[in-house]
Amino acid sequence: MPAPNHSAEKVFQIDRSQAFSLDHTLSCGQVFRWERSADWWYGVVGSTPLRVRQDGRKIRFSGADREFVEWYFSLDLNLRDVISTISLDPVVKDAVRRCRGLRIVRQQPWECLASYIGATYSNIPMVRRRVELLSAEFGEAQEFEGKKVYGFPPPEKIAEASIEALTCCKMGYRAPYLKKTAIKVMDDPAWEDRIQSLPYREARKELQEFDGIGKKAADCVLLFAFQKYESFPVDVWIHRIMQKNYGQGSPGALTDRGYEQIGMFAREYFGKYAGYAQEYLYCNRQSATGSTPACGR
DNA sequence: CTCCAGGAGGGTT
DNA sequence: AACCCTCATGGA
Repeated sequence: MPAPNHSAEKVFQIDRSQAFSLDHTLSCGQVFRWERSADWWYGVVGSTPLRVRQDGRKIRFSGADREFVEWYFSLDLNLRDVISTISLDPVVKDAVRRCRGLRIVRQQPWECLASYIGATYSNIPMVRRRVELLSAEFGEAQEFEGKKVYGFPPPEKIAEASIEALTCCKMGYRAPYLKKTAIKVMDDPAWEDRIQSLPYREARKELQEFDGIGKKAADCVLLFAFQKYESFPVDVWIHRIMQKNYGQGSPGALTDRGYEQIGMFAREYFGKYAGYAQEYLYCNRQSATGSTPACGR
């Protein structure tokens, strides 16, 4: 990972052959600490505050160096190739068309792990609130662009926090899960390298050893923090979409077997970039299900 | 009031 | 394995 480097506003051009949409990437629900204000997106990645804006092929940013920004937004990935392998039917094609340029970012593993503990049985605005509260309470305060911002708290800060303090951050019954997971992470600093080196299936099994991390959250962490693109997280929205359009999953509520079955189908059907198909389908969930969820922006 | 949201853990068959 | 049940929180 390139070291973040605070400096003045910078700019670079995205290659003409590469698709990228900052808006779709940051508003699709994969990240919780980005907010759009006028033409700028403000966010904190781990302990690094950033702001980014896109004007066509031009990316303007400050708070880090170019290498970090390109790495974070996965601009090294050939998105056109990915899209061509998953665009197999009108459903995905429509999702890709509506969410053109969406990329899966490279989240910080610990931040991603902790955030998705707070994402279970909840909705995106609530998750964003929880993560913000945790950061304000236990993260390091910094000054950025004239505003006070907070880094995501390192595992030590969460590990030594009281359950009451975590509950005050609206963690609810997840508070003890988060604390236990923070302690486990501190106890096992090699966890990131181990997960990264393991194949998808075993990596997911390892992640599920963390308290508060089940199949779905583990799949999200593998996809958003470890670039294991065969991961296919199934939440209630994806379940609905897969039932309606592909006849997959369990009728009614999502069962354990239904979850596995959808994942198997998706990996076989979409291939090794099944996770990208999932993100496009999720991003397009409102039109795919005929509902109007709170869409992150 | 009820129902739902990027589910997971624990217990009982 | 396959089903229960409960968990905290806010918005619609």
